[in-house]
Amino acid sequence: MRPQKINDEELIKSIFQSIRSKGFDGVSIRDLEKCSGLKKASLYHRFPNGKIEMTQKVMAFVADWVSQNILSFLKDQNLDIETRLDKALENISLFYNNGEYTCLFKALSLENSYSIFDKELEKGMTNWIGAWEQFGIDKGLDPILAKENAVKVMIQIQGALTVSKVMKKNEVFTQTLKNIAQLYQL
Amino acid sequence: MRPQKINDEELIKSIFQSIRSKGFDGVSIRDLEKCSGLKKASLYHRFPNGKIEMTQKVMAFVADWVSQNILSFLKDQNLDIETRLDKALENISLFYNNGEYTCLFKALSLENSYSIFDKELEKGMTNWIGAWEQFGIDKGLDPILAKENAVKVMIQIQGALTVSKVMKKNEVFTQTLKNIAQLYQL
DNA sequence: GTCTATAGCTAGATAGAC
DNA sequence: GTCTATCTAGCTATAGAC
Repeated sequence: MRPQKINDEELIKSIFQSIRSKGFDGVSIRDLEKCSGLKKASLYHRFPNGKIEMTQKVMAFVADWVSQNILSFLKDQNLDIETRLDKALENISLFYNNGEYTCLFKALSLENSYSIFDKELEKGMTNWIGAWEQFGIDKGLDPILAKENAVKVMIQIQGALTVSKVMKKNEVFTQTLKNIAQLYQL
Repeated sequence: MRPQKINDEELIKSIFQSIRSKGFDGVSIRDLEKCSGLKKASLYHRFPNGKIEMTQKVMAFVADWVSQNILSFLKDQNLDIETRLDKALENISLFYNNGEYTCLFKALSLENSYSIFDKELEKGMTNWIGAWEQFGIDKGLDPILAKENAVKVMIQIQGALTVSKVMKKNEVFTQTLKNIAQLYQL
């Protein structure tokens, strides 16, 4: 047993960055060798089921990170309501690097890979929407409106990522986060 | 010279459906053989520069269709303002099959293919935004607000496509189109 | 213009040395 | 645990017959 060149978390993080930017079909094992610093065979040693397993581990890591750093703030009834929103938006901005990074929902929802990952993607997005819904309710919104708003927020985040990428304007994303804040100011 | 099995427009349309759903990296020549009914060599005869040329021709076709069937209505000052919006939304719904189909902006904006197509994508999205902006101005909005709204509409369409796909709920897309209509009712 | 056949390459994946 | 070397399948692309 030689020493690990890179620990599990750092390995997953580097693979995550490649998958999110190139998508499942677009990323190759060669790409993952480069970004991780490990050779093919080492990657297969760490993830016996190959690219699919790597992607699943990435999804689990991301779900966990998002849950702990974004959704938990939205749902935390021990914090005051303003802080909950501020912290969540702050970490969303961090997570997407102000709109420069793409999202797994986008990178993994094209046809080829979709069928393999659709259950997990749906579950992940349901969690996002649920957290915004809870936040809306705690903000005093009617439950129906809270749910509608939650979906609208999700749509705005996803849309802003695509638009800011295509238009090469990160301001589109930052402005959208401000608009989301305003949505809950009223 | 044998007769064409499939004419240029039908050929492009079938290739379009494969590219939009699988993305540039996800679609293979084998996929395109199946969806078009032509063999590899015939596809290369029609598009000597291969998959890149096919994608470029698809983008040109789509830009043209969108311009004629969506953006032209938004901009047409000879129609009454309600009809302009109704017609545009109707054909958007048709174009995306009520949110079931994806969008080239999404399918082609992942890292690998992006650098090849980014100029065209940006140009295409600029046209969309410009048309909504013009519509907003003719609707009586302040030019600044008209521009802001135009970007918001683009974000909502793109976001709704991702969300409705991941959540497997076309209603998300149809509802979003209604929300866009409302945005201009006020 | 379409086809079969094939070239040449790169992909994902594995075997076995250290 | 990591590596070099290798396998096989699939990919893009081309040559040449009809």
